[in-house]
Amino acid sequence: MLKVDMDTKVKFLHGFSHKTRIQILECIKNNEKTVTQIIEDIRSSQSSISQHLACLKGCGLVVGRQEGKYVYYSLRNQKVRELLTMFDDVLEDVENDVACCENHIS
Amino acid sequence: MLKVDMDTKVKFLHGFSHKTRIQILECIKNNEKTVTQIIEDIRSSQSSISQHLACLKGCGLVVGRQEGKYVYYSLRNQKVRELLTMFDDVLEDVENDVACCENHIS
DNA sequence: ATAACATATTAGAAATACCTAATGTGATTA
DNA sequence: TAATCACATTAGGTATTTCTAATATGTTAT
Repeated sequence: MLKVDMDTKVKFLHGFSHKTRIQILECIKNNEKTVTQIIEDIRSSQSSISQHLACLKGCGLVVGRQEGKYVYYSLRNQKVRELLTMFDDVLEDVENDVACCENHIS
Repeated sequence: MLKVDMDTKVKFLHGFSHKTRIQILECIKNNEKTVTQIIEDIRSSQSSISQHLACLKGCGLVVGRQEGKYVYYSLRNQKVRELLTMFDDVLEDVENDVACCENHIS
């Protein structure tokens, strides 16, 4: 197991730190989708979705492939998919305690 | 597999969205530590560490137990530990691409 | 009881992230 | 080639998060 650079890890995990981004990840978890499809699925603006997709790409979580005028986004690889599954797994356990806490850091 | 509430998931994942919090999690990954020990390990102020610990507790990632005047913090459970390990695992794969991306969403 | 230690909390300033609105770019269709 | 469609980018206002500095709380030792 190689040592992973901390700043890289911070950047990577930043990808999961916003509701819209999490929704995007779940939305494309099982099959790739175009930006338009993602916009339809998630209730948010084109610009916002596009910016979050750029973020997710930068974080290394998703990849996009262009096909004609469409861009198809999908999870980067199987491991990212497993990670998303694992979140649900861990959360089943944690759910009750998290639910009753209302504040972030401040 | 139960369905996990989205807002709960967002709150949970928020725990991983700051360098100091990630450092704390790694710092206590293998054994519980007092706040003072954590402060010594991570270069940050007492107040900041304490606030981040409260955040992590609220996110359901860590638990604290008081013993005399000390409070020992540790990961909530084995699954959270596995999650941290999995981050490293996924990152080995992603590292190069993340490293060459400099911006967050903006 | 007083002092010292460990930790938590608060308030407000500073930094960062996010959204909206507008514009830009590249591909396809007419 | 002009128009349209799909998507990306930018700028700047707004909201949220984080840090610092100060103070509070609870525990142990003197």
